[in-house]
Amino acid sequence: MADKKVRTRYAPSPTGSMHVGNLRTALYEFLVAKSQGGDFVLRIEDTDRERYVEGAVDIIYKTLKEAGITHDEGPDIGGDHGPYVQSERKNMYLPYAQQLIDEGKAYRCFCSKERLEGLQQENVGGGYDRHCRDIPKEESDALAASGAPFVIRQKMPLDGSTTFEDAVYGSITVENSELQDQILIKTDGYPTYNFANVIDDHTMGITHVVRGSEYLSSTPKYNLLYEAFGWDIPTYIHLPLIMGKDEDGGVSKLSKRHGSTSFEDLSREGYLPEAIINYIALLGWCPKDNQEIFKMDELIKAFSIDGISKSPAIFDYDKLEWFNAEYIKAMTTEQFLETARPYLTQVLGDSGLDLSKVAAILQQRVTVLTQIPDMVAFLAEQPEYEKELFVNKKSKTTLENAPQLLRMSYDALSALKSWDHDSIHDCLISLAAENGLKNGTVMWPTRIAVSGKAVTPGGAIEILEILGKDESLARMKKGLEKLS
RNA sequence: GGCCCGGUGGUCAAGCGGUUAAGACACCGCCCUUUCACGGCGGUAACACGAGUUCGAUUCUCGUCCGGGUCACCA
Repeated sequence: MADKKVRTRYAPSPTGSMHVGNLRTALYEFLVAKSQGGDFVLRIEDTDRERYVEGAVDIIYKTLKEAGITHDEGPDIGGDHGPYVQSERKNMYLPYAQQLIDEGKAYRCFCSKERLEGLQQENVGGGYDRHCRDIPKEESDALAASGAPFVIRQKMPLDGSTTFEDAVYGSITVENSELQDQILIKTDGYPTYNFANVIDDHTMGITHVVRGSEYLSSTPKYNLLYEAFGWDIPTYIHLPLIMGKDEDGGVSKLSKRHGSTSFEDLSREGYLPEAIINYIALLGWCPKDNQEIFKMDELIKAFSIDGISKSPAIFDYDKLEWFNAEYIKAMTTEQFLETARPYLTQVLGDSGLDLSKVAAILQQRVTVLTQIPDMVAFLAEQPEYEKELFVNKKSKTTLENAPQLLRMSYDALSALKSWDHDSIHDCLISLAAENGLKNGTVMWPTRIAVSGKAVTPGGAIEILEILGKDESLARMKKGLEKLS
């Protein structure tokens, strides 16, 4: 028997920015398909007109593109199973619901919202009482014809149980008595998410349904729908949830209050798309060989469903930051310069400094792009500093010896004819050697004087070079005054 | 509360009856070094608990506890 081609789908609702949980689902959908040579479909689920956010669809396209998750079919590129936007498929659903009514597997429910709300108050958690389930066909038809508003509900079996197989969680059984007569078509004629999902997945030939484990308990309802139609049930792949740490130490589904949780936020905060993808790929999935750094094509090669874990994972910003730093360090110097340029120009825009030299000393120590302005601002304008900065035990510098050390260095440097890395280096190193001093003893006061900071990217030599001779000497002179 | 799922160091996690219980992040120490960082080396730290099955349980079963999810005309 030839296996059917694997088809997965990512079906987001256009309700705003893309949460990392959704991104991760999209990633896994993509990987499940691509690792098996299948197709990945994008479908927009916009049946909730109230929550629709203008521009949200574009954010989805943009995010997917930046993340390197490319779809084979979708609203923007078409395909053989369109349309790919649910609102454009609106009239596809009713006939299916009608079919179920005709077969006695579904019914119209004329109950008012008020009645349902009252019901909810009365029996806590009891749900709908199936009040309209047995309205005679003639009566139901007449009522509908008279224009009375109604929803269409599915008749759930009153007894027995439903079992389904999940590729990661295994076999799961739920008593049918737990299941409500779910609404298929809303009063406004739109299908509910659950119903549209099943119809769409089937008509689009989706073979593997990948989604968060919050859907685990509603999966029997899906199955019953597939069964009612006599359709093949897709392979279910439920993913462990991504959690966030609460203020009180507890954990819950990752959400806004845990910090930046959308791809946009993270990106704006200086995290690289590759790093974000790499990190979330490993949040809930582990490769056979424990590799950590993955390019997308390596991910596709290494991915397998049996590596997906069952337990929820807490989103760890520290680890993300580590991945980010790794990706930054792996860039070519040119790539890094371009990536860092917007942040560099924020504070060094009209300084006339050589940005490529600044970038060179930054690359090995930046972990998040947004740190850059603060790290290099001192190059444009020297900050105020306390003379105590000149004291450093390890370098053997004190307030007493700092003035003469700095003086020495100042004199030597001002006599320098060429101002480049090597000549500055040779000048300072030999100065230390001639005076029988540690390199650090000479370097420390110099670096402090030209930077005004205890911690700087790059050492004295790099900073001197970037600043240029005039500015360097001027700053050293000010340091001398401060010390006297 | 009912139902469903989960429970290996602070975090992500290997493990799938017999291991000195990997690795990574974080943390700590040492080295390198002109500071911090990078890099190198090393370290602290875990099988929730109780029964059972077994010659032997982190691995299998049950119970307890803990955590999470879900119970919409939202998706």
